[in-house]
Amino acid sequence: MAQIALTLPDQSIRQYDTGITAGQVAADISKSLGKKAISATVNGQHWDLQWPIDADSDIAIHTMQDDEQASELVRHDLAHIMARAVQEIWPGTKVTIGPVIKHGWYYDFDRAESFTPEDLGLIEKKMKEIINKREPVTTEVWDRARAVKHYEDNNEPYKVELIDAIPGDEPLRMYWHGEWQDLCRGPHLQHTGQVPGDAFKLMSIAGAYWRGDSDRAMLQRIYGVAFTGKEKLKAHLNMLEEASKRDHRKLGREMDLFHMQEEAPGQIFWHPNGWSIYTDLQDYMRRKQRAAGYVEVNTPQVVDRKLWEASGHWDKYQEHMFIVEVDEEHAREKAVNALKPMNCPCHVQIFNTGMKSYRDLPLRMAEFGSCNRYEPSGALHGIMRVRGFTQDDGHIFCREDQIEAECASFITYLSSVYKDLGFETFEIMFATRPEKRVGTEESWDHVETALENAIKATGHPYTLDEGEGAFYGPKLDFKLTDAIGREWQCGTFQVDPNLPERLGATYVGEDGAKHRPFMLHRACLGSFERFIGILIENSAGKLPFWLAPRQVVVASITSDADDYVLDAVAQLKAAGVSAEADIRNEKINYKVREHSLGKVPVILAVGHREVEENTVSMRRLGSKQSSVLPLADVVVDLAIEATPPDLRKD
RNA sequence: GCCCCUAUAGCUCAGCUGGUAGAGCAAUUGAUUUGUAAUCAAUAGGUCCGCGGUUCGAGUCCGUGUGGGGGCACCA
Repeated sequence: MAQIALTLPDQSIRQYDTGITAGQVAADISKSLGKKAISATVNGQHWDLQWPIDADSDIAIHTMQDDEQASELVRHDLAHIMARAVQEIWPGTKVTIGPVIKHGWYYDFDRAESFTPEDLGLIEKKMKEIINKREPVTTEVWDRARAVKHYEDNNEPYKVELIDAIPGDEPLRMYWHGEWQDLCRGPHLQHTGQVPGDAFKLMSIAGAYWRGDSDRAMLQRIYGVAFTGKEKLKAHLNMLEEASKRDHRKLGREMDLFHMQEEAPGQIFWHPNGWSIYTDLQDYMRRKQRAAGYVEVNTPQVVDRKLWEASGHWDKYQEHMFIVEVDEEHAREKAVNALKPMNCPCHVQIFNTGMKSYRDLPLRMAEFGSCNRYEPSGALHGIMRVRGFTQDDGHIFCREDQIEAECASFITYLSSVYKDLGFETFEIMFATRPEKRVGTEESWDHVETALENAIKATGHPYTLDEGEGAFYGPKLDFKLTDAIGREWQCGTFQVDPNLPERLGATYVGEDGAKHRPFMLHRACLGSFERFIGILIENSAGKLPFWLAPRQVVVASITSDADDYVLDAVAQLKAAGVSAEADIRNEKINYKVREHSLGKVPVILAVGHREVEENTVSMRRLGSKQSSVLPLADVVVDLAIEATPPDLRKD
């Protein structure tokens, strides 16, 4: 069990198990000391505590218990301190809300003038002054009328709005940081001096809508990060720097994978290196889904609006579709088409051809479906969020009693793909019936149970996301975690009885009557574009060997080795390895540097010795050492490494 | 789409308060035959994102459009 170490004024240290209450600590210390103040050390961080510790207050215990809770309190107090600083520097600025978030906090302000990056420094300085004042944080419970009047008098309309939204019976707590006061649930520290003044940083200014409502005016949000100690802040800033180093946009340029340009915003020009990754990944997925019992199809890019009207997408997503109008001379009216924003309705068209029998189900239909969506300009982000992309899309047409088995086998399939691509862990979010929904309760019960049983059968842990399903059915979302701890939602599995209904899909059952199939929407990567972005960032460009576009460079040390180099490259190529020769008249240092920066996983250097001994000097990306090995062995080993994981014999 | 920031050579950036552009790397050419992250030298390279405006004069100031970045909203 973790220990809390309290340093008493006489410098003696007293240990307690975590989980002890403030009251017990108070009783214990008062017995032996009866002093007015103590301080606590939590994970090496020093804390002052006021005495006596209020037995009903969880604050003191929080500060002592663990770093996570301590961080939360620090962040929460900093939100208040920042708001106070801003109002002191720019009186008349209206405050709104300032919650704690991962690694820090933000606070939204309403002010006519824009904050500038220089202002952040001013605010930080003022915050440190407030911290140094060590003013007490106190709380009062106000009644509604008093609070509303107070905020009306002080011209703080957002606070009045907040109070209006709080249920009538909830007490309104006011927290005071010295002279400055804010409506808040708490808890807080005892005085501002408990905030470590050297472990926070204001990060950025951004626009944000009041309560996330895009119909309301925009506020100015200031983000900050904070920790319980200086070193933790430093570690966090280092992590951010590491993340920016592996930004796929930067690596995409350095590795010559792709580019984007003004004439096609949100669309990708894939260069040979990038397209090599793309096609390798696609080949892999094609083999995997074939093995999982899918048939592959392909459907049109330009489809008449009638189909989108029938599917319901025209109504809802027209604004986000690329519309193609064609003026045909002899036609009565213009033909209005849309570039396919999704594949589902097209797959139903294929299902609808001919007569389907219950024997045909489950019918698993897959397409590497190229889609175009006119995404809002502000949503675009590198190759992660684009306007033209290709899904590893698939739809399973089946009966209700087949859903469970299909779901279970999809989870197995997805685990295997993620594992092959270097992601060992992923999380399942199970989204259940929302408030606004169609279909009978009985049917929802059945389908939700089917999904839940399927997850349980795979033994994979999951998180319930209650009420977050689609209006027509529940869904699973799959989130994977990358090398620096970021989460990405990629896979999805959705149960849909609605679209088959709208588009009139039927099959003939054992009873000879027509029945409505269920449609299961599923994707594993999500889109190739986004997934490749994630792969690049996850690996910091050091892709798994089999996916690396340039796997091996054979570099000569002197020109005497040129023939040997060319021969080695030919042997590697014949063995299925992507190899290039570098026989330029340059120093080996130069070549090593250049290919290392280009993230080539293996460099084989060849000089006199290697030519004579029929070896190569092999150097792996990121390694400082090289090892001399027989060429023939290296060719065999690299050929195995170049084989996609699903094709390996081992 | 909204708020803020931003756009100078292939890349990273400099160009103070307005006086028609500069560095490093990359590229090209030449020399160098080199032992595991930068050999030396020379050369070439720019409608300073587009369009308007202010001014004797705009890379620089103003407006506007477009692209990009950080967020918000969106993500079938």
